[in-house]
Amino acid sequence: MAETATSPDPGLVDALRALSNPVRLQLLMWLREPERHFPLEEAIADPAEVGVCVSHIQARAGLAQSTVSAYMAELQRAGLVKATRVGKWTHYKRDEQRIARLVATLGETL
Amino acid sequence: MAETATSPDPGLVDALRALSNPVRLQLLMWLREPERHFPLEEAIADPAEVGVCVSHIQARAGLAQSTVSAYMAELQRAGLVKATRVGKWTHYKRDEQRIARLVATLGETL
DNA sequence: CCGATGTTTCGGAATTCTTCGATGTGATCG
DNA sequence: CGATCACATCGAAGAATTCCGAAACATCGG
Repeated sequence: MAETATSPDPGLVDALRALSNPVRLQLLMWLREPERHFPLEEAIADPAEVGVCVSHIQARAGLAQSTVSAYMAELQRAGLVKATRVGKWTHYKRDEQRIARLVATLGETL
Repeated sequence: MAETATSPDPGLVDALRALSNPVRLQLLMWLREPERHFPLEEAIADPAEVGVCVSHIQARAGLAQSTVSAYMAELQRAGLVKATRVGKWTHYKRDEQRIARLVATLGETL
């Protein structure tokens, strides 16, 4: 059922809105290969495992810490990244499943 | 060359920004099956051929005519639709190639 | 040429976004 | 505990978006 699409899925719109900002899009793209875009030497934990901490993302982005923090929270609300706290560091990692599902949904409904 | 992505493709951001609005996203989705979402009887030309005119889109959307016109122009600038004027009616049709390429790009770079 | 119709463009009001600095919170170390 | 570090949240200023009605533009019919 529900074959007559009435209005766009809110989750889809949220994701698109999160991605519509060049900085946030860039952050998500950097996280595709963390070891490529962030200093591996300074990593407190395996990037592939837990992700990259806010400080490193902030240093790369060149924006205020509060801005980067808010952006990562927004990407998380949109379901594009997952957060893990390791000590005092919050690490953000891509949610590849959700991202893949988003692209698939776009291919089908868009 | 150019294998190290520095900043997101502006065209990609433009498309995502155009799609980040629920109304514009809806308009593009309606245009997937024009004959399904717009009155075929009143069509001045084959929807599959030239698309749907602004009046019909406006009636379905329930927004001011100037708003719908501006939204369609925005979708066109983002490369998601193509416009064709038939008499006094401007018809908008999806640019399926560009849309498919956008989804493919998202799958690869996002 | 006139008037009507479809569309675009302009100007503006309300809202949201972007980004910052300041402040708050939680964890660590001495 | 107290200081400090990493991060989150708050409050605010400026910019952009959303949406409208009015006016301008284009096209057709008479």
